[in-house]
Amino acid sequence: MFKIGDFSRISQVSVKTLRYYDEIGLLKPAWVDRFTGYRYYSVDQSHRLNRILALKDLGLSLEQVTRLLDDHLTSEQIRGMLRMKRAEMQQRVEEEQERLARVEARLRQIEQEDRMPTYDIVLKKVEPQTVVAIHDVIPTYGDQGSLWKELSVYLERHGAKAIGPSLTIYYDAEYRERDVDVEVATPVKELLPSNERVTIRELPGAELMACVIHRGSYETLDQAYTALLAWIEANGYRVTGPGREVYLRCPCNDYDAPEAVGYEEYLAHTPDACVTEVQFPVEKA
Amino acid sequence: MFKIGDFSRISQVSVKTLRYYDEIGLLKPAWVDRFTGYRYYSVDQSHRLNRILALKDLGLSLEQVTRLLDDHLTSEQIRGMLRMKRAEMQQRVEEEQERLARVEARLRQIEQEDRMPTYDIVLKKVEPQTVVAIHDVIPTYGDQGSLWKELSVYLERHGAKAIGPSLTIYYDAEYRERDVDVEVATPVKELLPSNERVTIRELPGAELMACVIHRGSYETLDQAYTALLAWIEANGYRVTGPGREVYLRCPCNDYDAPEAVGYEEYLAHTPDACVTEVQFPVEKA
DNA sequence: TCTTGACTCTCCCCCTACTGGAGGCTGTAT
DNA sequence: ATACAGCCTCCAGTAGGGGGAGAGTCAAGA
Repeated sequence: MFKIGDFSRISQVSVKTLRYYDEIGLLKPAWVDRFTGYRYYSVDQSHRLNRILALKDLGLSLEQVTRLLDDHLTSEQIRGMLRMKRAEMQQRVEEEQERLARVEARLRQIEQEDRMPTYDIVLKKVEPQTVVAIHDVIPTYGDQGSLWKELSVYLERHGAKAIGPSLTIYYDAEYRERDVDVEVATPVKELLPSNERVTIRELPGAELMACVIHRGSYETLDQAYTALLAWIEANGYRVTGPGREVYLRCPCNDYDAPEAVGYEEYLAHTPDACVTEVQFPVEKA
Repeated sequence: MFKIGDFSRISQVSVKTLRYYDEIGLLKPAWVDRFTGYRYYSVDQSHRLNRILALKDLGLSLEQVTRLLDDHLTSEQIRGMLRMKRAEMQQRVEEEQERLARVEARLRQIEQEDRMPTYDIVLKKVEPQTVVAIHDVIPTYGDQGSLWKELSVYLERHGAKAIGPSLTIYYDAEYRERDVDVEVATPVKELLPSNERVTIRELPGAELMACVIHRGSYETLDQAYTALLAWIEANGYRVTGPGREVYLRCPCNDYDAPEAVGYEEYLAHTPDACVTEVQFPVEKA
């Protein structure tokens, strides 16, 4: 019989850990003094402890180890557990490697530019949303104004309100100077009637959307596109659908106009009038 | 200005998380209503939030992200952080891959034997310890008795006591039937005088010791050796020194003889008289 | 027998990066 | 006016222990 300290030295497991394993019922001491509470361990228990450490080292949680040791699982069940664990671990290894690749890409980028990059790309999931939209081919990129005008007239006539930031979807596979195929859209709550110009529909979401936020004039929005597409390329993704521009703040829409107290002081030190998010749905290449 | 729920939808970050980031000072709302406590976020903050998500995705902790964003680090410091992170992650990937390999080895083993294996091998670190020892070449493996006798006579003469389980070290590079080169040793607290037979010395520790516990007669100890060496081979390690047998419980030594109450009842259902741990120092091959 | 110093006990808080829930305001739409 | 969604704070919990306080125990030396 060993006192906890001796058993700890023999088994190379900390006293704290042994007490914790006692507490969760994973390894009860062979005998506990009723009066002093002292734990006494037998050498036989180092066998169980070794098994515990070996299983833990395979990446199983202590609860799984407990079940494995105490529930007399069939070897088939054990195989199942280990196979699941293996699948999990393979995935984790892959994820870690991707993350590592991203760190390295970032590091290279910093070493080239000698500063933190201007754009931060993130992947997120985007939910589907109900929008009113006008889909049209317009002469140039800058001619969206009339479409927005049409849309706001429609909204006003139906007494509907935007429930989120408006956005534009670009359907052209590549950049075009002329005859741009665009859809302007504003999220609304309920379904309104369509007409020949304005459609109401559910804008599909995307499991993986690569996003970047651009602050400032639309003149320089191409930099955001460049950075975003470079990131997608560099990190092994592929664009799977039309890109979007989400107008988080724009001088020409009033979604962001608040009645909240303190807004003036906030505006006083806000730097850029326009904040736009560029999005592309992607998948692993 | 967005209320927390709207900002959450825009940025795809949960309300709980936003409140948490506020609490730890990572992302304070642009403005908080003094009377209602409502948080209001500006679109500009989605820029900072994006940066937070991007850095977090690189594997940095929130504290590191905070420092990176707020402490105006030089690009050299940032490079340093990322390089450290990269090294960490490379190591983690390697560890995960090794763990995965161990899971697969275990799985193969189970599928062959159709049951949990008998032996559990663990790696641990062993500290150096002070021992009294007799090093000699004996006719056969079974002739250690006289050495142990000598050692116990010596201990008794000097009034010294074992402070841990005794052990034998085998110096032969390969298994030999005859003329076995062994050292028997017992850990003691203080330094005693050496003589021509008995040496006092510090037994070196090992950073990595592959260990297995054998219960039962010494007749079947070879199975433990077989399992241990097979594991070392299968998991890509290499033996770097002499093996040891640690006698955790042995009918012929009295280290384990306790005066603790309840020992009789414990002995009544203890199965094996002998518990031995076989150890080999190893390193990554 | 007394003392001393090393162990041991329980109990509580701490870590990460959040999640969930209770109970109570607030804001908006009908 | 009322319903209901949204917001607030506070508390508890996660896995696997680590650190420490305060109090009780054990064994050896004087």
